[in-house]
Amino acid sequence: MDMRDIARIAGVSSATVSRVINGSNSVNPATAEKVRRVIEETKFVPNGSATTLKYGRSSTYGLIIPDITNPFFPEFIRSFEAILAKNRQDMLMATTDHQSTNLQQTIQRMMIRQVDGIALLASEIETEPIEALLHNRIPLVTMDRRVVGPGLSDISIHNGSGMNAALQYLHGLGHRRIAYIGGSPGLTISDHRKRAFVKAVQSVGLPVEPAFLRSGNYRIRGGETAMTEILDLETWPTAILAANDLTAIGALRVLHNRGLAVPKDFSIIGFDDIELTDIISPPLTSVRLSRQTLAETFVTALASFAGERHGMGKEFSVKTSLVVKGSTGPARKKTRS
Amino acid sequence: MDMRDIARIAGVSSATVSRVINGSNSVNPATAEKVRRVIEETKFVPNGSATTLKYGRSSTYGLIIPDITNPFFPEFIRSFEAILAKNRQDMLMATTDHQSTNLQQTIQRMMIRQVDGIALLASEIETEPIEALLHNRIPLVTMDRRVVGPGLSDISIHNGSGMNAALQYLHGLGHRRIAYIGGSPGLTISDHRKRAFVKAVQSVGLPVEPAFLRSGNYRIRGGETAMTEILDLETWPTAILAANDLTAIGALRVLHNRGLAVPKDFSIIGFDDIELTDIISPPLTSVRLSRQTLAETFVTALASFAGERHGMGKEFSVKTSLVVKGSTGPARKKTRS
DNA sequence: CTGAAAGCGCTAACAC
DNA sequence: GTGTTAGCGCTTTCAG
Repeated sequence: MDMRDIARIAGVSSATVSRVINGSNSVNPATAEKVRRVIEETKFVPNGSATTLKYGRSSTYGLIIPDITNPFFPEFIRSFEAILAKNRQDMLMATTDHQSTNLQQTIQRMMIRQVDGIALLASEIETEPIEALLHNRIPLVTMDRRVVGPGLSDISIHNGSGMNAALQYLHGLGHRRIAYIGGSPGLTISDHRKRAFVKAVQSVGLPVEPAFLRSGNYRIRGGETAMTEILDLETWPTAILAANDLTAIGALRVLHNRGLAVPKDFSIIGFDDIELTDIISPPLTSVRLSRQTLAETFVTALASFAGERHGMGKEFSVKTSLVVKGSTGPARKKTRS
Repeated sequence: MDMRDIARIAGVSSATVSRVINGSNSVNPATAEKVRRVIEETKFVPNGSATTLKYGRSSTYGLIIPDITNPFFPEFIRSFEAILAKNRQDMLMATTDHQSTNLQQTIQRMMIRQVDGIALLASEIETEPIEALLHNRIPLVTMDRRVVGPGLSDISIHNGSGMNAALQYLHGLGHRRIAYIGGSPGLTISDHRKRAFVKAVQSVGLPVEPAFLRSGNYRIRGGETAMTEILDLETWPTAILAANDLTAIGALRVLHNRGLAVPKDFSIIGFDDIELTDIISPPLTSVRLSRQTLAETFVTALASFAGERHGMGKEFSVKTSLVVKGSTGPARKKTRS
């Protein structure tokens, strides 16, 4: 069943059917109505691959994320997909699970499918697959990589805004020893976030204690390990800031198990403000990174290549902000609990 | 850049290029090598829409889920996508957010993209979009709908296996008053699960107390509401079984807030055994429904239509099993706590 | 306002 | 072992 069949039944040409389907206004309303009725009756659905072949555009975008079990990503995906759906665009989704071979193949598959662009939230990015993309004029938008170029935009997370607010808030509560549990070492996004923390600490006039700068892996387990190490220190911090909420939750679990109270003994602040932060106890104070805003920015960035796929990319930015909940309070007085 | 360009550079015809790319063995190895080198040098990627147009098959499957923020689904998606990727197939994903207009449009879009089949995990399914699918010979695999037909398979969740184990286990711990917090009323999947509970209760020789059969909505909030209602009853149950883990977590939260202890005052059992059950306290005993197995079954079911898209569908089945963790223990003695 | 026809890039007969 | 070619279904000039 194709447009010619519809045309035959409706007694018109396939060109007219095409015009009706695409809402051309240069079709006689009566003719259009007749065609529409035939489409309805036959439940005809046009073949998108023909359109894609003809046009060179698929109205499909690729989305690549590192780890769908981190709740940040589902919340992002939902927004991203909703925006695309509104524009009658589709999403080809893939997970790298932190493996670069997967990334390579995934990008290849997406290129074959003629995606109109790729949103890449993964962090472990090698240059080779990216070059293949840009060479084939597939726009790419990355996160917090701080590199732009022809067909390549980036969305930087403005960690500073939320991080500064968090440190001012903690400082105001009397906290003077504040530790940080970062993300996976080596990823640019981890570096940026850590640097923002260090700057924020300095901006409230506190020293940066190297022993208080730990690394995690953006997962609960990493937060647990780092928190355990922190509790082995001679002098404890009074507050902990984590590179994401899962890390903070891991820290929280260790404190719970040791019989330490939050926020009485320790204040904890997460990052991202995922929904999970509201259902744990106490609800986690967190630096919010809006998934909705981030998704909108990604779509905007991708769409800006619609006219000229190889046009010069831009640096976009998304703000963060502090959301105070139950895991933070006045600093305890004692060096240890 | 297309196959003819590659052909020209390599000094062969486009048919040969096609053969090389598709691994035909009737190509002179030296020629093949030459072609491969040109492909490498030019970073050539074939245009999949042409192949799809030619073949009528896209190697792409649609996945439709109701709510990506329920952690069950990301875990499922990860497995589903990994299996497809291994077969060099792609996934077009969409969320309905429980809205049937979304479902209608989503299915339409997927049909346009020439998907080779759709995995539909949403529950609020109307017949109209399904008819359009089957009319256009797009295979459909549903979950726990218990309806099959030409081009239509179903995967039923064998709730009984896990549910019976759960009840025998609770009964063995001395529980005699066991409540159930179901899913959203009206969905077939909710009905099946509730019925499995009732049967399991009867099979251990206990009466079914109507006041102990409540409804939720598969979310934390629904579990909270239902648990609150249960605590308003004259006589309390000693154990609660929930239709999914989020519901159980909601119940747990209410008990926590009321100062009631789990498992001392109440035993709680969830359903699905999502990863979240291990990070809450106490870890939630749950009836496990393996996402990996479910995903494998979906792919198998879809693949079985590969030869004949309109062949007769089958009823598949996935088992459930009890996973005992920390939220269950001996029944308390008192009627109320 | 409508139709005829070329061509998007690939594959699979079929011919050599 | 390799090339030629028709055609998948759609859109879009160009004619009328």
